[in-house]
Amino acid sequence: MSTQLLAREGAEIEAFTALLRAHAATTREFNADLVADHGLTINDYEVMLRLAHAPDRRLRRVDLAEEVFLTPSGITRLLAGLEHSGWVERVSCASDARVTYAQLTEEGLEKLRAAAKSHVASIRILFSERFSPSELEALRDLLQRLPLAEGASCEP
Amino acid sequence: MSTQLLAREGAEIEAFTALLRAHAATTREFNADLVADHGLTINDYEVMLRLAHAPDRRLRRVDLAEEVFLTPSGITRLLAGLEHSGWVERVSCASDARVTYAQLTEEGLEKLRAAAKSHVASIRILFSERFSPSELEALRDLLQRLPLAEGASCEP
DNA sequence: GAGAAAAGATTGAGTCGTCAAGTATTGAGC
DNA sequence: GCTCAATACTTGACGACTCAATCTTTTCTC
Repeated sequence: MSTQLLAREGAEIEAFTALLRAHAATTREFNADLVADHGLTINDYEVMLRLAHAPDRRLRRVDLAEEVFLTPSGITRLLAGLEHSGWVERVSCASDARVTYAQLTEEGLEKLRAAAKSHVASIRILFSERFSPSELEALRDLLQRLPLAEGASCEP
Repeated sequence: MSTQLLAREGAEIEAFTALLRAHAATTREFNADLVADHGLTINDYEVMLRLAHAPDRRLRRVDLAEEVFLTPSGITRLLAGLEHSGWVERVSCASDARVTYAQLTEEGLEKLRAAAKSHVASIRILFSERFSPSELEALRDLLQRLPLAEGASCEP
């Protein structure tokens, strides 16, 4: 009891610490692979994936930012790279001159497909080595509760 | 079936995506608070916490790096900041001139205590709002399986 | 015990993302 | 229909971290 200078215990803190470490470990690994094999960061990949699943393969930049938990300026800079490579195009909006869509190009979709192949396989291996199907589900469900309600804080 | 251009499904991928989002959301929040209230990043905090719990409140820089999942150069730079602020001191090792310890100063310990107060409270609130004690334990146990065996890959 | 490999740590260059401030456009109130 | 706040986005300055290269010291091998 006296050796403990500072409270580290507490299930909440332990869970959060585990989250930090799990993220650092997995992200570092996957990101390195993705960069080495395809020249994409994890965030590049996640952004392109969101676009691929969106109607017309395009999304407003703000919405994209929210989905991948980046700031608006972060999205601007990330997209600048993808636009430069030709994976994503800027499309202006007819009804609102303020918004610019980010649209995945055909080349971008091909790129994403190629990257997904190895990336998805790596994830599958790492996770299925460590968890049973039901544990996987439990982990996902628990983690999905964490993000703080997006854009919906109080509406009476 | 035809609307799905790319496989997103798969419990492994969903779990990993949830991990990314959970980390981004919580980290952003806690880090902002910590920086605003105490001028420390989450990593600063985690490093000081590890030191506080280590024998003599000191650790080799390599070991520290491993614990918080930073590269050696990352640790050098992070510690440079803490040394500059006086929270951490460099201590050279008598038996091996290559190693330098990072040692938490008395001021550093005080600083850490002050920061812990609000930081720990924030974490507790966020997590206990969302999880029961048994869920918290489950989450921690699942997450702790993820970091890829540290330094122990193959020893016959 | 001399030379080669390994281990601890730092540095330079570059990337990625943040915050704060700024521009432009839209829409609501009077 | 004019002002004023809110929204969408960009930019400049900066911070945190990475990789690759380097330096020093230790340890292994013969």
